[in-house]
Amino acid sequence: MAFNAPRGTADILPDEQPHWELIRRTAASVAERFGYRRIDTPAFEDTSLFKRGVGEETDVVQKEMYTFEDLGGDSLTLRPEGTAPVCRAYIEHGMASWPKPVRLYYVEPMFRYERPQAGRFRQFHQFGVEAFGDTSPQVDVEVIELGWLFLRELGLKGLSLRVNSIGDSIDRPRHLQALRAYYAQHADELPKVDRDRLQRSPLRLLDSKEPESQALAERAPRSVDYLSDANRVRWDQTLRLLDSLKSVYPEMDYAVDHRLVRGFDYYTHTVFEIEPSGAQGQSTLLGGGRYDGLMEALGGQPTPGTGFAAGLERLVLNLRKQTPAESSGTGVQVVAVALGDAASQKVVEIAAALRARGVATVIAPSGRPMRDQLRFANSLSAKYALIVGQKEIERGVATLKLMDAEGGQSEIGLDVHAVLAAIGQRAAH
RNA sequence: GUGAGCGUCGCUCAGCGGCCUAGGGCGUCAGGCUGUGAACCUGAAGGUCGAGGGUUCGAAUCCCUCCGCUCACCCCA
Repeated sequence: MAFNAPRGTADILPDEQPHWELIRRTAASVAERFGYRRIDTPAFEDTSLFKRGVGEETDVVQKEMYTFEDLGGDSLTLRPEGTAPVCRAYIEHGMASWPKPVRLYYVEPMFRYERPQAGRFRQFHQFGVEAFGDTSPQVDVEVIELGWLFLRELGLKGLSLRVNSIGDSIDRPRHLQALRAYYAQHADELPKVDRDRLQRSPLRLLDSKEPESQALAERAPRSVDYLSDANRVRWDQTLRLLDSLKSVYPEMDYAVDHRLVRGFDYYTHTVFEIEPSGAQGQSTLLGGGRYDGLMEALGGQPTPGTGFAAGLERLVLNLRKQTPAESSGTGVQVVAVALGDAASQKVVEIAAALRARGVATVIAPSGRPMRDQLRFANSLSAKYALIVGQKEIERGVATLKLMDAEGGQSEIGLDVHAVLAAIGQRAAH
């Protein structure tokens, strides 16, 4: 019997790595440009961290967590999201005493027990940023700007940004109540799926895919109409700050989406999502918002926070759409070809010296005809073949062959320095 | 958890009005060239046709069950 990667997981093979490396490098580069510093947290945490952080009633906690008991009897859970663990680390390491805001980012795998489909996996990767200790809308907008620049530097085109404000812990229940009342009046117009949903989470009716519900959602009570005066001002400031970004990012044509709601309980005030415009299904590339009550819920000092998470698999999917078939070479510069035992010994020495000086060098399988060894060099798309045979050993030279269409070759000295000089490579040390 | 589509060499596909001793392309390996690659030519290896059961003289082809994958819903990155 053969083994397969577990459902919803995937091997990332060498040919796909360039996309991943580009994403990881861009993430770090952009985050650090904004003053964010990297943090890594464990792949699993106390189960109760997520129950309290994400919310007992959310789908993620209810049915999507990889929870297990370890041999000591502790209940642990593979992290389904990154914000709660970072908050835990913030509290645990006394970051409250760091200069505010504390800016952190992470690139790590997440785990959710879901049925896989396009853009959704059981093990997936997120790039996330979190900024703690600053309530100003400026930081919300900074985080949005960071996300936008990140996607732009990846070369993704045709993105749309949607924003909304869902208010604070006082505004939200009022809005929710109004929403319930509204939908109660129109319950008979709802499809059955959504009538069930009305009980569980009325907010979800807003982004329902049922046509009847969408029509109703158009006229449903809007969260922004239930903001307190102060929060209303805050929201207006947020939008004005977003407008000021447009001089740098003319393509950033954001839209206020009153139906934008998010899946975790901890969100407050500003929430946002970025997706390819016109996309359907599991298409959100990056989503986040403010979460001012979370730190307190996890037992820390009241500390405001704001951030986002981006799904790396979905980014790869979109990158592949834009730039298909990226055949990546091996990056090997020199393949050393030896003919005979004496030559083999010399070639091992020269190859070692080349590598020690930073030149990617592979020795062709020994003991095979030169033709095979050159075929091997070609299959690695190496730039040069360094040929050492009996003739070369006797005369104390090596043959360096350029593996291009012409395949021209020249005779050089039988030592590293001659090779380095010939391939124009500056020694690393 | 619900629904739909699909499972044929490593990859990508043909064959699916039953007879196939299951093919092609790519890749791999070997030879053409025992010291010169990629091109080209020749050849080889590689498949219990997802698994099990049924119909039939005969099944990759028809039927059933299961498993897996994919897509969609729920929900989310």
